[in-house]
Amino acid sequence: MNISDAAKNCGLPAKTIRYYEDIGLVNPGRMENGYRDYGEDDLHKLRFLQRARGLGFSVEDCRVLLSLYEDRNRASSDVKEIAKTHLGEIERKIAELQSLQKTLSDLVHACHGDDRPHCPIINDLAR
Amino acid sequence: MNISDAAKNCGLPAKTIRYYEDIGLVNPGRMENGYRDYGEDDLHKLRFLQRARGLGFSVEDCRVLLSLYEDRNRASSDVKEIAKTHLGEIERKIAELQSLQKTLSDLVHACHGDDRPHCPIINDLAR
DNA sequence: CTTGACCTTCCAGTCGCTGGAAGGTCTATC
DNA sequence: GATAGACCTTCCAGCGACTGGAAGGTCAAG
Repeated sequence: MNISDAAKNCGLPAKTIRYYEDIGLVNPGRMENGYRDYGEDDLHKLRFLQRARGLGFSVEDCRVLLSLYEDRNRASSDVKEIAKTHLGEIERKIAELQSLQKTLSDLVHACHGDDRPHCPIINDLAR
Repeated sequence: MNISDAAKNCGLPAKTIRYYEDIGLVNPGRMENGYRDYGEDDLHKLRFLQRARGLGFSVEDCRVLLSLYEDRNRASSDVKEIAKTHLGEIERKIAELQSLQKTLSDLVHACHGDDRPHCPIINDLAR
C-alpha cells in the first residue's frame, strides 16, 4: 500500500508518516520504483501512533509505547508508569490553565470594552 | 542600567530580553562601550511583557498589547477583544485536556500495572 | 505524447526561546 | 602592568513535531 492510502487508512498526513520514518518509528519496505510500501504491521503501528499522539503522548513516549506494544513479554506496569506520568502532566497543565482562565476572565469582566482608554486589563499588565 | 540588572528587575532572562529586542519589542539605547542601556520606559515594557507572557498571550498579542499600552487614545474594547479571544483559546484547551484526562485516567485505572503483559492501555491504543 | 496525480528527497520555516562559541570590556587584586 | 573573573557583544544551532514548498521521477488515462 502506498503512502497516500496508508494516510487515509490511519488518519495521519503523508508528511507526518514520512517524518515518523525519518525518526525511526515506522520503517516500511519499498516497491521496485522506490515508493514506500506499507504492510499490515506498518498500518497497525501508524494507527497506534495516531491514537497515542491523539492522547497527547510525546513522540518519545510513543516510541517507548510502541516497543512495549510489540513486546509480548512486557510488564503492564511499564505502560502504566508512562501513562500515569503523562496524566500528571496533563493535570498540572489543566490546573495552570484554570488559574490563567480565572485571572483573565476576571480582567475581561472588569473591562468595559468601550471606546475610552481606561482599561483594567492594561492596568493589570502594567502594574 | 545594563542587561543583567534589567533582567533581575523584570524577571526575564537576559537571553529573552535580547530576543525581544531582535523581534523589535523593546529597543534600549546603548552605552559608549556598546552595552545595552535600559531606562525606566524599557523596564516598564519588559515588566509588561513578563506579565502578559505569564498570562499566556502570544508574543504577537504582546506586541499589539504593548502598542495599546503606549497609546493614550486606545479604545479599551481593542484590549478586551484580544483578551477575550485568548480566554476562549484557553477554555478550549482546558476542555480538550479534560477530555484527555478522563480517557487517560480511565485507562490508568483499568490497568493492573503488574509484571504481566495484559494491558488495557496498550489494547486501547491498538484498537 | 501530454496531462495530472501521484511519488521521491531535501531544505526552510513555525514558536519562543535557550545554549554555546568566540571575542570584547570592566573591575579588582597582585 | 598582568591577570583573573564576571560581565558584555554577536552569531549560529537546536528544541518538538510537524508543515510547506521546490525540484524532479513515475505512472495511468486519454
